[in-house]
Amino acid sequence: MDIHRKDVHNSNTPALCRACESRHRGVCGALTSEQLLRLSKHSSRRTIEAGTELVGESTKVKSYSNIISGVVKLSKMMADGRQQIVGLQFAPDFLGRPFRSENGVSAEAATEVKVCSFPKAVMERMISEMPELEHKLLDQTLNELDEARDWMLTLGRKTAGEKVASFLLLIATHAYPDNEADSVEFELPMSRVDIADFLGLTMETVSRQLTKLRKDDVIRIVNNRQVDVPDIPRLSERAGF
Amino acid sequence: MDIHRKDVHNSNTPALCRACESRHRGVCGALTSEQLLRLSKHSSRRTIEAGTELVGESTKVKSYSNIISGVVKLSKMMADGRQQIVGLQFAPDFLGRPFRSENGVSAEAATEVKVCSFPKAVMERMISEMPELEHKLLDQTLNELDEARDWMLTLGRKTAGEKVASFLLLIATHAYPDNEADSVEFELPMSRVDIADFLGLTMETVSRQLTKLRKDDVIRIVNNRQVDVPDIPRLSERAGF
DNA sequence: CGACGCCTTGAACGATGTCAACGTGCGTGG
DNA sequence: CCACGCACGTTGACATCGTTCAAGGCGTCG
Repeated sequence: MDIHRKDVHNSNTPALCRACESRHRGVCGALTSEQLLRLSKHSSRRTIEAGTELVGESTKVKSYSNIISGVVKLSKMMADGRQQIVGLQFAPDFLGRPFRSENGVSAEAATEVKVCSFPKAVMERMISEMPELEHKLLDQTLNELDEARDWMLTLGRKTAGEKVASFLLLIATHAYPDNEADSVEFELPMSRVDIADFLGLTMETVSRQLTKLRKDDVIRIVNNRQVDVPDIPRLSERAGF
Repeated sequence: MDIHRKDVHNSNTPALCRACESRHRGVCGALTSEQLLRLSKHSSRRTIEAGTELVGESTKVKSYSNIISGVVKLSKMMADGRQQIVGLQFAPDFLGRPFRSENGVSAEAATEVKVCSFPKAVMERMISEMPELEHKLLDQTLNELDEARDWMLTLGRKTAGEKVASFLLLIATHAYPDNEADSVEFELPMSRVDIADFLGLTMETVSRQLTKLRKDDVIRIVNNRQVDVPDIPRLSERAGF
């Protein structure tokens, strides 16, 4: 937090960044005030409403972004329309596929999302000049790879009930990364259809499994989006742990 | 190839590396002769027979490796024994999870495998000193992430028939990365059980789908391991493309 | 109030899993 | 060299889980 205070009094830190929740998180955390200044010359903050497509599956990428708040879903679609969500991104994740013009996934705002974007070229030049930046990027990418592989186990080997429980657990941990208590309540960042697309199930099966968890008193469903988990370890068991 | 010729006459290039098929591929491709020399002081080449565990799921990593030849399978297991293969690695992939003591996956030789290993500490010091090395690592990690996400679509949304076809296609492309022709023949690097664990199916279902592809003349099964694909585009269709 | 989006519930169906028998190739020991 | 056992794969009959299709509930907005 000392660094943060310093920034406040450091006239070099761009105004845009000084108030930014992610100034010291994600890739920006690797930058000095001077570097930040350079990047911020070209960056812009935007608020994007839920449902907006940020990046198309086969569109050229022209900019990168940092997620300031909200949830972004990454998905892939087959020719006949079958869809699979292949990842969720939260603040302060970096959004975009470096060193490739094509993307391979489409990114869509699941909730309202705030991002800070900069042009591809500027970002790539800075990456090549700053090992620290690339290191951060590698670190995030390795984490995403770990998460993707965890999810492959879920997709390939878990039952519908375990899948739904795993999903709730995932959201709970990401919504409150350092929650120590045994209970949480949170808002689901997406619809039943999206959850189904994330779990490789149908909407109906997701719905049935949620009511099953509710009837077994593992969760409380306040309304369609709001969920209480009184006993996280019990939910963990249901997820196959 | 000029670089390679130079190496042959360059007494600085370690003998171990001079004859190495991966000298100019993978992470080693990022190194100069001098750097290679430094790394090779601590590296050792080993041949590992099929079925040997290289890294345990929760064991501390003490070394990293480059795959020289063969196929390594990465897998995760649930408490009750259900298993999911979450990735296959081929030469010249880098094996090991940098910047983490725990692994999260276990690595096992699917075929006979040749690797070149070096101690964790040496590798990590070199990474921190050489941006080029870290760049290569980021590049490979991004590729693995892309592949993991492709596979999530396969696991979550494809039918058993499409899954098996996708698997054959994956092996075909990795066994012959730059095959231009419409036909291939190759040896499957793993058993039916392993294939099932990769596809999130049972061995029986894999077997049935393979015979179905054979009866439909999409593939020829020479013996349990040897497969001919006379018409790759036709196999692609079966895979959902 | 009606229409619409989103979700839930029910009933029937179908794809994949389970369980068990059988086949095939291969190495080992008689 | 054969007989046997064993590992691996195939095939069949049946069970099960998740999907499909269809109806209905609930909240919101015009």
